[in-house]
Amino acid sequence: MATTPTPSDPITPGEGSFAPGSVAPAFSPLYQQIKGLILRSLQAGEWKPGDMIPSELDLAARYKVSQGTVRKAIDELATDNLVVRRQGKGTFVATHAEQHIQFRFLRLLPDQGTLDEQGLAERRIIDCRRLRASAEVARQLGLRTGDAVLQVRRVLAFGGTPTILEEIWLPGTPFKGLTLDTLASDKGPMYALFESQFGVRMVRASEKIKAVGADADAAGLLAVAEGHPLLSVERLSYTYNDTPMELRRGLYRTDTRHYRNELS
Amino acid sequence: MATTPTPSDPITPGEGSFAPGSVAPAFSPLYQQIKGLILRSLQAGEWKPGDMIPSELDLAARYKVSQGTVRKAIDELATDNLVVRRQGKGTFVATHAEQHIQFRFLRLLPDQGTLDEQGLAERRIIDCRRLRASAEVARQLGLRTGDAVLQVRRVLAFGGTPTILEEIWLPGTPFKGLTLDTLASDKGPMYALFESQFGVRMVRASEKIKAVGADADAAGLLAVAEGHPLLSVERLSYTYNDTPMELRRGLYRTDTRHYRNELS
DNA sequence: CAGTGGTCTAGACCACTGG
DNA sequence: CAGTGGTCTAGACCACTGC
Repeated sequence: MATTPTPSDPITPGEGSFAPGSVAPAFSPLYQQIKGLILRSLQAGEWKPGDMIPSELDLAARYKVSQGTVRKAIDELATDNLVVRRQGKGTFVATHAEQHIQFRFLRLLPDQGTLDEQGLAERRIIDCRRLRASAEVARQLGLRTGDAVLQVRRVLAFGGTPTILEEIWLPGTPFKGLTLDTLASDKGPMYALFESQFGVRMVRASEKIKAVGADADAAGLLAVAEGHPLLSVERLSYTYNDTPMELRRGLYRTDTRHYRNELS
Repeated sequence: MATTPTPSDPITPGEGSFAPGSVAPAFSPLYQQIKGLILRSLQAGEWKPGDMIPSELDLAARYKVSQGTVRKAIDELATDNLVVRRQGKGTFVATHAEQHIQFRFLRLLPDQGTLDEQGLAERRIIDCRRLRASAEVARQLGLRTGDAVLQVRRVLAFGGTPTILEEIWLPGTPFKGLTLDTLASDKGPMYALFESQFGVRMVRASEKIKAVGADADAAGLLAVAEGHPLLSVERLSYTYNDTPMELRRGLYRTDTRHYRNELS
C-alpha cells in the first residue's frame, strides 16, 4: 500500500502549506482520516458489496494505529450504512441485496396490515429509452444538457392494484448496456441490480414530496380518475462521494397506503 | 442516590429470577444501564431542558464506572437528540427553544429560496377547545374514549400566503391550563412552550403522509379551490419513555413548497 | 488558567460465530 | 477452539471555552 501512513509520518492537521487568505485547515482526528482511507477502498471497489472487510486488528496493523481508532472509524461507516457489523463474523460492505434493507428507500406502507408480509410489489416495465438529458435532468444529475441518459418507466402494483408510477433517469455512461430485458428479467431490488451489474451502489438519497393531481397519463396507468390526488416523490440518489446517480420521480396512490417518516 | 450501583453490586444480566418459560434476559452492557439511569434523571426533571448535566467525570464518580463508559452512554443520548454536547462547555439537555432545531419537525421548505431566511411563519390560532376524545384520538394518544383532550386549530402562513392548516390534539391532564390566550401571545415554537409551561419535551415523532383533496373547510382556510391536492401529514409525537403526547394533523399546500426527506 | 468534552492508546476480558 | 466484534478500564494528551 503506497498510501499507508507510516508511524513516523502520521497525518496531522495543518501539514503542508495552504493559500494565504484561506482558512487554516480544520483539525481532523486520526479516526476520521482512517475512515477516509477505508472509504477510498470502498469506492475503489477493493471490497465489493457483501464482502467482508479486513478485521479491526488487520486494519489497525495496516494503518499503524490502535484497534480503538479503527473501531471508531468503522463505527461511523456503520452509522452511515456503508458497512454492517456482525458480531462474531466480521464487518461487511452494505448491499441492497437484502430483504430487510428494501424499505429503507421505499417508504410506502399499507395503512392497515400490521405486517408488510402481504407480498412484494408486482413490477411492470413500461419502457426503457435512450434519450438526451433535458436541462433540468442534466442539472440534477451533474451532466450537461444533451448528454446521453436512460429513462425507465414502470408501474408497481400491490395485490393487483397499480399503486406507484415511476419515471427513472440514469446517466448513460455508468449504465451502458442496461436494457428493458435486463430489467424485466430481473427479480429483486433494482438497486441490487445496479450493484451487481454496474458496480454502482446507492448510498443516500434526498426526496422532495408534493401533493399533485393525476394527469391523464398517470390516471390511466394507476387506474384513478384524472385529478385524483397523488403523492409526487422526487428522489435524487447518490453513490459514494456524493455523486448523484439516479433521478426518480414517483407518483404514489395513497388511498390505502401512506408514506411513513420517523422524526427524531 | 439510593439507586446508585455500588462497585460490589454491579448490575449484571441474569440477575434475579424470572418467570419460567420466559426468555433469559438479554445481555445488557454497562453503558446501556448508565444510559438508562441518566434517562431516568432526564424524565424525572432532575435536569431541565437547556440545563447542563454533570460532567463526564462527575457522572463516572457517581455511577462508579470509568469515564469511557459514561462517555459511550452520553454518546447514545446525543445521537438520540436528547442531549447536546458542546466541547469546552459541557453537555446540555436538548430543547426546542433553539433556532436551528425548528426544522427538525417542520419539513416544509420553499422550492426556490436557497436560504430559508424568508422569515418565520405567521401564525393564527383559529380555536382552542376542550373536548372529549373520540375513539380514534384516544387510541393514538393512549387515552380512553371520552377522556378530556384539548383541540387546537391554527393556520401558518408564509409571506402572507396561508400554507399550513393544523389540527392538534393534546391530552387534557398534562396540558391543564392551556388556553387560546397562552398560545396566541406566545412567540417561538409551540414545542418550546410545552417545555417551559408544562414540562413536556417532545423527543421523537412518527408521520404518516398522504395526498388528499381539500374539503370545503380546508379550501376556505388555505385559499385554494375545493379538491385542490394537499399533503396530509399525520404526526404522533412522543415524550420520554415512548409516551404519545400529541396528535397533529396538518394539511400542507405544496404549490411552491415541498416536504423534504433525507434517506440514508 | 482550570474545567469541559474529544482523541488515542494498550490491554484485559466478554459474547458470538463457525469449524 | 480460534477469530471476530463488543465492552470496560486507566491514563495521557489535545482542543475548546470562559474567566
